[in-house]
Amino acid sequence: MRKNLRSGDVPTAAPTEVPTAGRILDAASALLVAGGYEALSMRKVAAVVGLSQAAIYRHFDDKAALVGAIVERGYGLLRAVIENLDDPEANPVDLLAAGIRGYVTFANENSSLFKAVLFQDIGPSQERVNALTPGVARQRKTFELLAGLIARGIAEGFFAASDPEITAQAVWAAMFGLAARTVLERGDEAGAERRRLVVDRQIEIIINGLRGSREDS
Amino acid sequence: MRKNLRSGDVPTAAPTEVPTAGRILDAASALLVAGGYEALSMRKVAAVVGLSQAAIYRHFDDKAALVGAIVERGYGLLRAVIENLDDPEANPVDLLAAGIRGYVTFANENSSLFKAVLFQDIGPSQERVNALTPGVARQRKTFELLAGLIARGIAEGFFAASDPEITAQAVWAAMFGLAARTVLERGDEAGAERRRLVVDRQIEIIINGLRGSREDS
DNA sequence: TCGGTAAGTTAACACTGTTCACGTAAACGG
DNA sequence: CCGTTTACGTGAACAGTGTTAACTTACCGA
Repeated sequence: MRKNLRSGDVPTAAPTEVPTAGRILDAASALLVAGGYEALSMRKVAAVVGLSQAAIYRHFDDKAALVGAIVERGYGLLRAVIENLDDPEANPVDLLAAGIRGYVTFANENSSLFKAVLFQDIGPSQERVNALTPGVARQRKTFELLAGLIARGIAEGFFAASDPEITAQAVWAAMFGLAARTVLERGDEAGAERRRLVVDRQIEIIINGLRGSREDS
Repeated sequence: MRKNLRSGDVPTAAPTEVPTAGRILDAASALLVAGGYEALSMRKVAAVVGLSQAAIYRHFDDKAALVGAIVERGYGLLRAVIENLDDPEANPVDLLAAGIRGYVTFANENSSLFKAVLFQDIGPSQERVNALTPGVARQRKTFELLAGLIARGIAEGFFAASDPEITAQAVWAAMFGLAARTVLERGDEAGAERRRLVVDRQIEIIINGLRGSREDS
């Protein structure tokens, strides 16, 4: 029962000064981006911020909690990228395509962050997974944006009828997999063009798939 | 330049006796399945097998190499599950649906193994990723099964024309994402039924999407 | 003024992956 | 037959890791 300061929510600080928790988060984030999860060590973070190792634990329960906070913040960034999915004027089909493309691009530009999202579910032992995964509150909001878009697409006749929540989850999974593969396989510079083709193709498949069953059974 | 005994290939042993490398692999695999990547420690492996810690390094370069061997073996198991995609009699559409379902089921039944596949690309530092990822030779074979199936589906008029390799990659990514999400989100027992629905829906979307563009543009 | 509490410290515990120097014991070539 | 090489195993150590306990400050409200 240490603290529940998992998200970036600082109790006492002058508004202009950067609070300690924020500085820790910045340093940890930088380390994570630079060298991945294993390069992020509590001691290094402490050294960068100028504190002793144990001080970190006054602000974050765990290494897992620290990574969780970084990821949470990452979802905030993602949301900013995805936010224009809300536009009720634009064509849902175009919006969806742009959204998927934006998601994949974001994952590639913030690849270490994205890997941390994966890692968060993998690194710590099984019990912790359940505690953390729903803890990423902003993910839910981002997801709801997608679900809303799909619901609208169905309502306006662009997509075939279906449960929007279920369909959104299926699309989200496909999108996620696409991002994961492009991030993980990035390395062979030659494959960059082919990866673009794969992204285009998957967007095509998804949109065609949502359009509907043509004379099914 | 220690050794290049990354895959399970033992030089000198009587055929009936279980070779040391194999026993190490078994013990490591069990630890990985039981408690995830972090629970797999070289010392524990050594203790289970009955060797000293350093002895492990006579058989595997690294922890990464050890995990790599486990993953390689996992792809062998997966291949056995997927192998009937080859059947040239069956309907490609049905085969594809069965394949996706089989993949997801496999991932859920061997979730720790599947997580290790993810982890392999995430855990070690960046440089190692490129060295390891293509090292998983069996993955390529499994993928080619899928690509072949899609090519046949196109040739027989079940799917719209497209580059089978690119399309297969897109489908693979979607499938991968689906498996990853169902594995990672597993924990709320209540969601089990909904996850099944999501799997069904994604199969529907993919197959509809492959069927083709209905009067596009 | 007196607590309580947030935030920091040092020191330690119990681990981790990995390497080094060393010892065998078997296998192979001359 | 002898010598050398090679595979396999050992104990000890190095340099880290996450995490905790006990202790010291400093502030803030009653």
